[in-house]
Amino acid sequence: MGRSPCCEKNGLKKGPWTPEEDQKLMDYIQKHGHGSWRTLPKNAGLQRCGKSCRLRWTNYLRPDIKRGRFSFEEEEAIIQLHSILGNKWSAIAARLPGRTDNEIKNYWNTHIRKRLLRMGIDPVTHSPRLDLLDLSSLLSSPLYNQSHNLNVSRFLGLQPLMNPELLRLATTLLSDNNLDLHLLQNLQENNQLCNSPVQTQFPSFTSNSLQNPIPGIPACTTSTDPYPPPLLNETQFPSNETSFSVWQDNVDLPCNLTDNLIPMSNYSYYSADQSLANPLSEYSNPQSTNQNFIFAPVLSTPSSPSPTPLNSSSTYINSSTEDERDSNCSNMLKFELPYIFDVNEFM
DNA sequence: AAGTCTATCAACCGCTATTAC
DNA sequence: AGTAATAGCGGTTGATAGACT
Repeated sequence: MGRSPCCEKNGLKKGPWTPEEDQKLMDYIQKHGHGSWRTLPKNAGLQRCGKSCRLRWTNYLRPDIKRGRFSFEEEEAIIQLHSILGNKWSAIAARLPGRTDNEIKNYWNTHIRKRLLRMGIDPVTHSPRLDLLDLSSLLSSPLYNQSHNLNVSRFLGLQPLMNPELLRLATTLLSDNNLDLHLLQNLQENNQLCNSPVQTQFPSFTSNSLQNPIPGIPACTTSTDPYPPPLLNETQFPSNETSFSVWQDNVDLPCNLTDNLIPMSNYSYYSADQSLANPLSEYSNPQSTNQNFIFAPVLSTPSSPSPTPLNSSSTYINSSTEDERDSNCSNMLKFELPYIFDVNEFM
């Protein structure tokens, strides 16, 4: 393994390709195929490394590459695929004919990611951002003052919306008797708070609503069962421990997995847990990754009244401004995976 | 008109996965 | 089975064009 020797500094040219170089590369590949990328530059008369040639060919010169602005259908597909695959750009590109992984990656980083952030959506988890919540007002509330043995997630009723890291931070801070509210206020000030669409788009819900968020949808279950058992009700929660061990250790699937699901609309769920939102992510704990479970909530549900097909053009008008795309984007996030996405392909 | 800022995207870097021996 | 070569991937950088002051 290790680095490819072709990347060594051996006088090979770097930087932008000239039309002459492009022509040489295209001519050679059309005649001989690319064969071994390592030997190609020498055979083609190019002062480039094989890696550079491969990149130029796959990202720019390949005849089947579609150039130009991404359509709404493509953008919709990217968002949907990214919610399942994470930053697996090549896997996403494989499902968008004519688009390269590099192009999709660039488009994501320069357009879609920014738009999601503006909407208060975490582009990594595709869930609302905790940093839009007001921590200091939370801490000054009477509920907090009643008990220091606070189960923060229960208190908030917002566990499904939370970033585990921030939950952990909040737990640590709240469990500290010397808690400095100023510290939290500073934390909050650094969190770019804004008027969030989250409140209306993703209303918080109680454990009761989570217990059976959609009639007819079975509750979740552990990794050995297709669905987990019903959630504990309020009185069943351990009184003097937080539920954050689920996030911290994450050795087994949380028993209350429905906490990780956000109903994104009246017919689909969304995972708030990064490891669930991005099941193929290398960061997800393999032990906690039950493939059957992970995709079940993300996929179409029986209660779905009107699936939105990937290629549907009726969903969005052909607007072109960023604001219009923002608006359309919020709809995209309420997606339901169309049947043409066979999730087994991603496994 | 000139300078500065911002957005875009082609290309590179460094790493892992796969293949060949 | 072990090692080296190669292919491929994802993150990042830097050049450049266009917008803005």
